[in-house]
Amino acid sequence: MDVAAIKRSFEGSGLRCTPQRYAVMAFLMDCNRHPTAADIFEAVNRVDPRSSRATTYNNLRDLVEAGLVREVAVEGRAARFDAKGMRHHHFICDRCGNVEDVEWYDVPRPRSRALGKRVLRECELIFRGLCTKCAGRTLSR
Amino acid sequence: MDVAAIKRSFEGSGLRCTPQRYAVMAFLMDCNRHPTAADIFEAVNRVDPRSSRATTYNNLRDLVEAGLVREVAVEGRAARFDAKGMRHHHFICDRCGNVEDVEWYDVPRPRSRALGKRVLRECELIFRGLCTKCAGRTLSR
DNA sequence: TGTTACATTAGATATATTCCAAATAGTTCA
DNA sequence: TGAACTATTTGGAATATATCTAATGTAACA
Repeated sequence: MDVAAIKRSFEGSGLRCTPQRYAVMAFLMDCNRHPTAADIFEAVNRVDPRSSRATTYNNLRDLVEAGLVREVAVEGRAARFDAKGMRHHHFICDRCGNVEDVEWYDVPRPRSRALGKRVLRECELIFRGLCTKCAGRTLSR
Repeated sequence: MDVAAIKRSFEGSGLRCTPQRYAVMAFLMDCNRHPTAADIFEAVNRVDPRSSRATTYNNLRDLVEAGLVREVAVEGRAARFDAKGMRHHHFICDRCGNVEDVEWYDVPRPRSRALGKRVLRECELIFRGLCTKCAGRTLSR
């Protein structure tokens, strides 16, 4: 995990590198799951309590706005976050709500006529179904 | 708006056709926006108050489970719903959170190796950026 | 016609997130 | 350096969204 790289990415976005903000980013970067804000809050404070709930949310908002972190909304559950490292798509489990990465591949864009005057920032592909764990559990009933 | 068609689709899913459930479905079907649960609750009760908040949520859940209605989660805002009529993709505005339909086109599925043992139910393509209204507003500053 | 499963209700409760106003820390530059 | 400015953090209150509960009502059908 590259301390300097995180600092640089913060500076590039006009964000100060505070201990709290750094902790959120560092946790997201070496976390291969897709934690909720509550997970992140807990993880950051596990070693030495030093970030409030509001700050965790503030920093997540800042990082999402800066384009360093992605937020994934899940129906009826808390939002999930991940550091935007390698590009990837998402798989969301119908049953347990877990979010998993799916290998990236290019998605054809819509015809420009279909978008009209809208300004397109990004395309996101979401797969839905049962994750490996839940699929196994369903079969065994 | 076809009363019999709605009744049939309910029966096909083992759902009773109650006045409250029917009202939710009918509203969604002739509504070209993507209302929130609160919008739906209000609309159903506008003429003659006759559905509680809990019932509205219950019915939305049932209809989503039956595959008749789609739920779209939006970051930091209430979920949106739409009747599954013609297939379409979704455009979500970064600024105002509105959800709009985008003309359907086929999306290539991931390689089966990338999915492993997961069971794929559907692929969903989400576009993000600024809607026509918000794009205009941004330029005029 | 009585039993059972399905639905509805109002209000309480749970969960997730944002707001607020005061305190703190970092930056700038005279 | 240090005054002035700006960004950040903080705990707790407030809000928004969604679900649960327990009582009651309604339809289906054996």
